Amino acid sequence: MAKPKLDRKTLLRNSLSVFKTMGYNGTSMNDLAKANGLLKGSMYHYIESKESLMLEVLTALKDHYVSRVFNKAFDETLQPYQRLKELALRAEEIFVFEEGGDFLVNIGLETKNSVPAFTQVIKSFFQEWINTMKYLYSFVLDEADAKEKAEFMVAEIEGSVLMMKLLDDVNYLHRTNERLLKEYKELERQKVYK
Amino acid sequence: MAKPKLDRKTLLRNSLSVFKTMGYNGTSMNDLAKANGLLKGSMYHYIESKESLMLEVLTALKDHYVSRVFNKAFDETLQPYQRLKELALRAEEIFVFEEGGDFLVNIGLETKNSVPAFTQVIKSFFQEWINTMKYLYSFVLDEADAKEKAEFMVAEIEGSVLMMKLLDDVNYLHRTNERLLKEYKELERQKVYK
DNA sequence: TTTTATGTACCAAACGATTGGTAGATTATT
DNA sequence: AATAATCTACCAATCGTTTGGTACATAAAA
Repeated sequence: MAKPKLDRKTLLRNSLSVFKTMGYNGTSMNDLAKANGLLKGSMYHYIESKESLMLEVLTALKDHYVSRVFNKAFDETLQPYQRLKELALRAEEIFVFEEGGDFLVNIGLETKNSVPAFTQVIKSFFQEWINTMKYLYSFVLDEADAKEKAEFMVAEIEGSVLMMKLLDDVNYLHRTNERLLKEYKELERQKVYK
Repeated sequence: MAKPKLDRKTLLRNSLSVFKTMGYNGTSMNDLAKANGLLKGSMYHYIESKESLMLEVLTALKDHYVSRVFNKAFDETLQPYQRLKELALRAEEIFVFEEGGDFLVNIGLETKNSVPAFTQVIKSFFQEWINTMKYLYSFVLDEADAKEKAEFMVAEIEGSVLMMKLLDDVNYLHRTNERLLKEYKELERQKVYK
């Protein structure tokens, strides 16, 4: 058996970086092959199709967020506020430096009417995120308010990331995070005084 | 035939509706021709290239928003709060029913690294929107705060539209608008008591 | 230990289909 | 007859995918 040039993780990471800058339809198999140091045809030793590759990339990314980022919200060694802070910090890293956070949104919008399989994964990512935030807000708000707050918090962060990208203003997300953290602290204070 | 089948406006509207559902790279000249009741070759009687067509669509859309929607903010026959309300209402119509509002975002993200000409138009749309909002907030906030508020308001609305689309939840934007309007009223009240 | 067999990894080339775009003939209107 | 709009036919290039064949590392057989 010949040694493979690539392990699965490298393949996915290389492919992600291409998809990220060119989008789904904008990326050709040739582009992907080049990024992986292969010829176009050889790619099909690793994958079944372009679509299945993208689906795997999306799924891996989603799973990564859920298990490595969102899980911070349930770390009982920390106070709720500290957990939120950790999450915000990680989000900033992801969106600003790794530039990988809005990827799911971009692809979701681009392929909404053409590849339902993508939409499903992306949708579940946001549901997970919202649920995570809802849990954290449940410490300072009642059920219904926590849900609403969580939904808008995610929308707000996504909106900030979006404007950050479109207007090339890196500070957008940071300021949003600061605002959300301050607000949370205020909610905690109100809760205590009740 | 001396008479063209299409006037410019119809051409742009038909093309927009295709670009909207399939994106830029996902739309072929054949798709565009079909939507306009023409064969592919005939399209080139109207346009120079696919890219120039899209650019015209984007520009027309942007100009429409600026002259027909954003200008409400400067309608001196109305109180500032009423102007904001008008804007919010129009925004809801546009984003929910015409489904045309997030188009600029979608295309902006899809082509960010490949077609700079698009990016420029889209960027200027958001700058105009932010400036419009900044003007309205300047009635109840000082210069710096108005600017910040305007930036986040636009991000918030865009985020809501985004989540609305990705999660198929039509209420998102409406609730965001209600929240923003209530907040504005509160800011007005605070201003008066100062 | 050497030989043989097997399966993996990859390349080079080509597949049919589709891409954005062009040229020239045809049609309809003035 | 002149003009403008449209169709038909085609181009070169690229698309995602499949092919036939080769290099090579391992496993089994001698």
